[in-house]
Amino acid sequence: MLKYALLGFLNYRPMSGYDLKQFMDQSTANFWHAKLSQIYITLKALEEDGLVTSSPVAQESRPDRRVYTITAQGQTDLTKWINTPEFEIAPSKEPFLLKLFFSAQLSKESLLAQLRIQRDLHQKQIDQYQTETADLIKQTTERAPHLLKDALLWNATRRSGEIIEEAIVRWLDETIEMINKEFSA
Amino acid sequence: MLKYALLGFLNYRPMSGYDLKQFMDQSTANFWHAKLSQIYITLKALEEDGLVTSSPVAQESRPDRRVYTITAQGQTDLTKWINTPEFEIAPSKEPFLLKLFFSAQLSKESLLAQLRIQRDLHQKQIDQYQTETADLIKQTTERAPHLLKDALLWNATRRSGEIIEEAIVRWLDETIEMINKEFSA
DNA sequence: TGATACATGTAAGGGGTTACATGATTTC
DNA sequence: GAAATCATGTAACCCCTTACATGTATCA
Repeated sequence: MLKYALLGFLNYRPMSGYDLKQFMDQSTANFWHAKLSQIYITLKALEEDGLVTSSPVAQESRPDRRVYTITAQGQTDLTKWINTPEFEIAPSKEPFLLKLFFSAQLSKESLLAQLRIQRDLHQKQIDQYQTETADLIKQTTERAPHLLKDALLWNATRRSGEIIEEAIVRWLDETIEMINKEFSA
Repeated sequence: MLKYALLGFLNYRPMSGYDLKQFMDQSTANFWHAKLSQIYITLKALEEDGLVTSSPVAQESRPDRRVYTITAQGQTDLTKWINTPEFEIAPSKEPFLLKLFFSAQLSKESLLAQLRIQRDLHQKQIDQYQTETADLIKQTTERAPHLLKDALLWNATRRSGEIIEEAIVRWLDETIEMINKEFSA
């Protein structure tokens, strides 16, 4: 899947592995992320498969960059993927829920403390979606008005994050209240 | 982390890898899952580390089972983990959001079709949380009343799923409406 | 002076999936 | 007669993380 994230970005314009990492960190990080080392490895594989080409670009007083460009074959592959609906919910792993599931031996106070930590974390995440993430999309659209259609979808993914995080905070509030009332000692 | 899922279940009672798989599939699957092959591998590692012990149990007309029991060291390790708060939100990977992010080239109808598929999937997930998952917790509590405290937490993880899935369905409805109104062609 | 940004890459190891192997019993 | 259930395990492979290596320029 990282493959398609990289092709998706390269379909906007050619760029280096380092650039791709920064774009991901700023836009898709909350639903798709990757380490630089893995990005370099995957780019190499994409080039071997003929989905991208690369060429080194010299720079003054900076290391050389290797700039990747999507090929026609790469675009075909990307379009095929975009046109294929997802028919299953991706199974997720949530360490906090796993821990909570087995936490009956915890004291009431420890349990509440852990729930409050989670509440803070998710509230901060909401704030980020509403400020930084929203601003970034706005700025990009102002600078590149031809990406208006794209921006609608970028904002839909942002809203997804915002709405889900709000639901999680509500759940944590409800759970804190429940523990307060019903959890003995 | 699978390590702690296994220790958590074995802390209720000794059981085999096969049993553990079934318990996971019925209870934690929505926030933690594993394949049988990986469970067997992890159990072996846990035994090498002295956190569980195992012994083969013969059966009539069924293959032998290897039953694992948590050790005192295993319980210490589990308790330590339960007492350690999670200070970060686990980064997730959501294939559908990644695809949506890059879907500006899709036709309006294809986009809407994909969103409707997702809506159906998540609505079914809500139903499952409200019926099967809720019933299972209820039944277990009736059969084992000493697990009432545990059941409060099991139900909290169930509610988490229910609330988040409801938020996702609301987001999909909102997004479908947005695409209908604002997405050209 | 030490950290951070820029820029690419390799090596080792962890965790996970898929496929394969075995073999009896039960269910459709 | 075929498929599913019970039951454990190995092998190959893939993806990912962490750590390491290299080297200049800028910023605090």
